[in-house]
Amino acid sequence: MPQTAFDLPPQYGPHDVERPLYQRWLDRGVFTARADASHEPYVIVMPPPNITAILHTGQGLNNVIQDVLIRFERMRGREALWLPGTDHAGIATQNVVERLVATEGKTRFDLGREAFVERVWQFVRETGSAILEQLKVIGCSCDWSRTRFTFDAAYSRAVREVFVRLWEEKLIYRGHRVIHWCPHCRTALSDEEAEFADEAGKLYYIRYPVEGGPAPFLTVATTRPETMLGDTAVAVNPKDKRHKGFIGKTARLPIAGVPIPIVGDDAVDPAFGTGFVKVTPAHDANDFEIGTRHKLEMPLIMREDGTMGEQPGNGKRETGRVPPGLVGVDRFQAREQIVQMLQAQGLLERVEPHTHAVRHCYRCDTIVEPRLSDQWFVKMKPLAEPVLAQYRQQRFQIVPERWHATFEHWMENIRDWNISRQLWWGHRIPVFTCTKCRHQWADRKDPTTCPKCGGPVEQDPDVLDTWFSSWLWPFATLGWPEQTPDLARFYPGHTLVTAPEILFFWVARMLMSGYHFMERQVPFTTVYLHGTVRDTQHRKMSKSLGNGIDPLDVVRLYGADALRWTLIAGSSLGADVILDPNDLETTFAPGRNFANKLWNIGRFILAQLPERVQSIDALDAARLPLADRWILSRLQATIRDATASFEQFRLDEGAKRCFEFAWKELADWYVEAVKPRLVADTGGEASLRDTNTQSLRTRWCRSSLRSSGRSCPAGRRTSCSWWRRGRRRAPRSWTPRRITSSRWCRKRSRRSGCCVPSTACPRRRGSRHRCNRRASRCVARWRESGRRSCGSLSSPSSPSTARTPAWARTPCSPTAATCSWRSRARSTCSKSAAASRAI
RNA sequence: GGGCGAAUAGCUCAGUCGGUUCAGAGCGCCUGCCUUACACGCAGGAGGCCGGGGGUUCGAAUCCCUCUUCGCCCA
Repeated sequence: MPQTAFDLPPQYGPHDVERPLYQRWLDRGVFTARADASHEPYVIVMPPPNITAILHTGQGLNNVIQDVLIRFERMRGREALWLPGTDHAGIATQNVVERLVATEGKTRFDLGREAFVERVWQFVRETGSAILEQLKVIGCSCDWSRTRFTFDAAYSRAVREVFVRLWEEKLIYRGHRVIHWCPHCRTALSDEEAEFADEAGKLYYIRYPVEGGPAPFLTVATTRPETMLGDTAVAVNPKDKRHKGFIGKTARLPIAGVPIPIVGDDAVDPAFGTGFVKVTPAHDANDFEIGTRHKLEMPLIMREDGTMGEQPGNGKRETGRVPPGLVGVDRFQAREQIVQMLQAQGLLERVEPHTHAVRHCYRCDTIVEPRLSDQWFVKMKPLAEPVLAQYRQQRFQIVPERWHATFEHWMENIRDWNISRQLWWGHRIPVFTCTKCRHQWADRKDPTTCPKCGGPVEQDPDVLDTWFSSWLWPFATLGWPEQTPDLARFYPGHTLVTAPEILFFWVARMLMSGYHFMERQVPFTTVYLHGTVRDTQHRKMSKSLGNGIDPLDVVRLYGADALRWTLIAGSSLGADVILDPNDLETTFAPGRNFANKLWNIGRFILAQLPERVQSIDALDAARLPLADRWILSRLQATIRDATASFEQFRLDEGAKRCFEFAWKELADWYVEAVKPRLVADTGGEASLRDTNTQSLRTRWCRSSLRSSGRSCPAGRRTSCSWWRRGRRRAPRSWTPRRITSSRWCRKRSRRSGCCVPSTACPRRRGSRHRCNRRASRCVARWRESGRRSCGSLSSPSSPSTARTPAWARTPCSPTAATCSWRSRARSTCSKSAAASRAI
């Protein structure tokens, strides 16, 4: 073995490598795509995280997948653009800042709209790029020069342009209907934003007196008795023979004391409850339909904050339906009170336990209240139909394929999109109304006077749904509506990587907007839906459950490559990734070990090579020894297999194939096979120092590390790049050590191998045997031993003693509180140190 | 209520067109190892009714039916 001097520690130290290496990548602009490059482009737009977000494992998975794909294509020579950015996240961000304001004892209404929005901007400026910085820590190779924000001035212009165009195409309209209302956020939500969750509720059977009917009472069943104050009818299916005589009669609404008609309607399910249904048109979407058909009154009996009370408006008077004692009472408290009142009046027939799905706000989890109101809607059918046709013509694909039916079903049954939000943080709806002549129009610029009569104008107070801006992401980020070189070059893109949860929120809508506004070109060819990160009980990782893993903790403990390897190797196509938050060692050590293996392959090669290495092209393959030809063939097979896997989005397979090659074939087999040649050092054809063989090794080492580099980019680069440039120097931050074959060096490196961190591992003192075992086990044995002093396990009775070399058996100084073989300050282990020096 | 998916080693998972390469990987476990890069390592080993039950087939982890359990999406 040559005694070449160069500095590489025996264990890969990600902290010494990752950050400087990433900085070097940035300095050289290797992530920056050029619009004028001749290479074929490959484009991924990053699903923009919320501006307030901090990195969690799910985003880690999402971004690592994108990074693997983008590095793969970049390595293949395509002009790869991975466009990053953030979303202004209307409700989420406003909630965060409202909570901040609340700590000062204020509400947003105390501040006023303008001051509050400025406060949000201030917050965004202070913390807004946190998550992007975290993506850098895990090695994401985004084109940071093109970072976008959905609230940037240029982007906002695109949002406004889209709104106005849709207005002009008459695809935006004002709808008067029951929508989902979050009383906490005090805004309307889209269908997608109101998520179902099963609730163990109750079904209340309530008697309504009937005037002149076939019976003195009818009984309705409801899960929301508080809404009865807004009932304007009782409906029954005309085909329901049990109740036929009731239709046309009048019931008297308890508590409110209002007479209401009993109507026949086919929409009533005779099988549910009693067959009688109370109709509350202003607080239930189905009842609204019934109310429209029967031209019923639609009184609101709840306020925007979820308390009881009428909100007549529009010139209407209060009907007195809400008794004074209930005005201002929270809806759920009112439910209890109303039930008690009914009970007191003998009108509560019975109560049954009833589990049903209740919609919750996707941002604050408050139970959503259906509420009649005026909102802006987008007509979706004309947008969805051509995209569905594109899908059926296979102009784009969804992987894994099993989402096919879900996607088609949603697209076929698409409903109009409520895009107005009663928030302050967001793109203000560019609809203007003349206060004089009531002319209403959408405008690309803020008008000062009415174009028709010159009267004063006022702008709609609401803002747009956040998704109304993010659905333009694939082209608004490239400069649209301007015809920029980026837009010409990088639209349409190729792969969209995201979680299935936002398939409808975002992906489907991007397809629609892309097709509609970008000359009938959908924004990507593949939608890759990956799985969810879960714990070992298969629960989604979440802050509230406390079962999350902080990716930055993983980077700190095991390195970014370990994180990336674990996520990629653990996620087969579209499947969930199961990680154990309670055992990071088991979860992430394999990735760390692989990075270390790559490191040591590089280290081994570097120790052999001269300053100059002959080109692989100059090799005469026919003259190579069998082992060399074998490993070359294996390398080619690996490249072929891994490429095929990556092309099919089977990233785990590709990564594992590279792992197999690097570890099993290259390190375990080939490296071991050439060691005898190294020892023989004959200088002949088969010699490891033969220039041909050196070239060969350079080739396979480079290639194997390059192929592994998609999942472990730092690990492979650190070794790979040096010998490519003929350099052999590690970063200065490393402790200089000579890589030699001396026993001293070997021992020293082995000492550092103990798995037990700074806590005292008994085995690393005396015998290092099996110190690679799990820390918990190691520590458990140490506790069993009941002894703490250094070297205590290496007593003559210890079975490991026989295997322990003399230098290691020597006990440490009894005065030493701890004995860290890993530590450079070995003075506390003076005897062992002396023994080492002697050897 | 409708749809989709999963069940393979102690754990987490691969297994793509039904047959060589099918009983696989990593971790864990057991035995041995201070082996000229790596103890974050090396060499070897144990461990399986491929969820249950039916079918199709010359042949099934793989295809079909059914049951059980779990998960997700939609209403």
